[in-house]
Amino acid sequence: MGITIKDIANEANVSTATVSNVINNTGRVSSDTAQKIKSIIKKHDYSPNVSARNLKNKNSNLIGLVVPYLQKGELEDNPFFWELFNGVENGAKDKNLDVILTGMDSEQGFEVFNKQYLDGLIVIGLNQKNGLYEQLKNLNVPIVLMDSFIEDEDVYQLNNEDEKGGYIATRYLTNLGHKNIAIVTGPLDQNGVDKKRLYGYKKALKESNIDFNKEYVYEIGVSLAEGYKASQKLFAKMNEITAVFILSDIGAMGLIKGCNELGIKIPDDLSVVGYDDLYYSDYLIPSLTTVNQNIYLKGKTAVHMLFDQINNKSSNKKVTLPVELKIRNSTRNI
Amino acid sequence: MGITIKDIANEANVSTATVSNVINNTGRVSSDTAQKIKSIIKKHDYSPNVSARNLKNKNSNLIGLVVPYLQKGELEDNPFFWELFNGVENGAKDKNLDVILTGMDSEQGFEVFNKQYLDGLIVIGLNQKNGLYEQLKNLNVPIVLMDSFIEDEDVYQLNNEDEKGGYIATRYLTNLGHKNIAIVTGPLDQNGVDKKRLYGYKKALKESNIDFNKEYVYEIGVSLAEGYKASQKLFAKMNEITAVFILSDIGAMGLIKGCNELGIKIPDDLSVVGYDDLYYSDYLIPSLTTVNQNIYLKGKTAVHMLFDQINNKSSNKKVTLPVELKIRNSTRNI
DNA sequence: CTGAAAGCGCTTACAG
DNA sequence: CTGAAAGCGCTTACAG
Repeated sequence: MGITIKDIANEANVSTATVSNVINNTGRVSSDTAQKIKSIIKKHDYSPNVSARNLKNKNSNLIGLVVPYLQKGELEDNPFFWELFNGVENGAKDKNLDVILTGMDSEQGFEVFNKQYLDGLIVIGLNQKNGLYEQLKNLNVPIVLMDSFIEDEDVYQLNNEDEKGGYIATRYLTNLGHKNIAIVTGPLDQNGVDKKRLYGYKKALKESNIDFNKEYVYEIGVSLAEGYKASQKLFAKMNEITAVFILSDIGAMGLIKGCNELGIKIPDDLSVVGYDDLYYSDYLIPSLTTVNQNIYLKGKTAVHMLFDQINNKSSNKKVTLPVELKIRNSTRNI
Repeated sequence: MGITIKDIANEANVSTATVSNVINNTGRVSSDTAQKIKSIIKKHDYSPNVSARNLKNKNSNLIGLVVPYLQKGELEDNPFFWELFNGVENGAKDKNLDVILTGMDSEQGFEVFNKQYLDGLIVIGLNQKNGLYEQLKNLNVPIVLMDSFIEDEDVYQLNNEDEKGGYIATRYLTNLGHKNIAIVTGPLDQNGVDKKRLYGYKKALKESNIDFNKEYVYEIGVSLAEGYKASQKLFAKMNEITAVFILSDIGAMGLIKGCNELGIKIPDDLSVVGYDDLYYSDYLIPSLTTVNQNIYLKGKTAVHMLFDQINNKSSNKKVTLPVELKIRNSTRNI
């Protein structure tokens, strides 16, 4: 409020064009004039009106991070998103962008559909099924999909080596001598990360000549509460199962808690492997063996991809980030 | 890009003013005309250019949530902020605002100083000392301070009953028979929440005729890693101390982990009380007795206060939210 | 190197 | 009930 480019121009006895040129470092202004203008700008703590600038430049320097809603208006309780957001924030800072976070609702669609002024979107966990992708595409705004598996050559996609993640975790367990390994996943009807990880799981079993047992697949979700629930299901099979691979650390936390209440000792009675490697996974009791995906880096990378797209820089449209097994104390030799 | 209010006006054979009046529901348009215009808008999926609107209206519908940086560019690893942000998001949605998250750096000041286009700010944990508050005030933008203790009648402030929180937690421990109760806090040199909670702690001790022992105050911080470190300090005094009150749940998580490694059994050897009541505190092992502050509600309330301020609605400038003790299994009778 | 002027896409008195 | 016109605060060809 208050001071505008006009005021600065008046005080400096120049035109607004010249002031604008100084602000934008176009190099069209003599250094004397530029100096004078800069000092006046500083003196008044002037900064350009962003709306006016955006209107003219047809951009907003605002990007959206679209995360799934658990319930209407409630973001999922998973530190994963905070770490991701943190990475996105940091990447955005590099590029002078601001980040808006917005929820996604698989029924209502995206609030984001009313936010066409965003310069770009980073969308998590979008799958072909529900047609949301088509709607998104119609928005005609640069998009980076994360943890999504959309078959479209043109769209920018950032993933981790999810199949490998499933593989190395399971392989580690088979190497420890486990044969009856349960897996706890989210919905498998869509082509998401969990499905990929399940492939990896199957592949590792096969390599060890262990028959895939459908009954060991617990498709009950990987939230905190769902992990907890999973422990009760596992309890019924504790005469067979010696290890479980659950596809999120937050789920593993719930699972371990449930096991604790049921008297299932970890790793003595049951080895547990998680997925994500949250910043606190090392602090669980026992510390959690898990598949590390660098979430912070992931967020940052997504922004860089989006930025390149917005600015028509050529860059790789498909990026896959590595995963790595972190061996801790929730697993044991058998 | 592309379609503007002018296009809509042309197609409807009306002026842009009329279209604008329809969009903004001013009620100045006949319902016939309005209907026609609305259908054209819908047909083209038109939505007004936000920059143009903001320029005219002199607002942005964007607010900033300013959280402390742990390190340059790195938000603190505490689910607290995610829960808070979640509440803020939800409150913002009610008011048609978007939220930008930005870090605060006690040395560099705020990035936010370059973001004068924001309609308002919610700032966490600001204290008188470093002069940041004065700079913020000069921004001349509506502000709500959260968990801050600034002596200024005019500023909107949202707090919890921190002294009470410290009191009820400690009181609970003394009622269980504990006399030598350690407290783990963040920096006490500023007038922050930890100081208030410490007052409550002292008050409860006094009521039980327990002398305050300065050596039981561990001012080492309440992050995950700091809580872990605290366990080692406590270890040296395990012949005296029977309970510890640590001023965050994430810190408690670290502390419990450390105790576990040191062979300190909780609650058998040591009762632990946390603070915050994170969504997963019930899932720690043992489940954590803690002081609940409704973080989600807190975020939501902050937005409402900010909104009222932005719109010059009269509302209470000082709001204090209640706290409540959640008794779980990390504490025991002695 | 500098300035006059048009224009970005809206909203809002004002006139009719 | 509707429209012509000004103006929000910038940027950018264009002319000089």
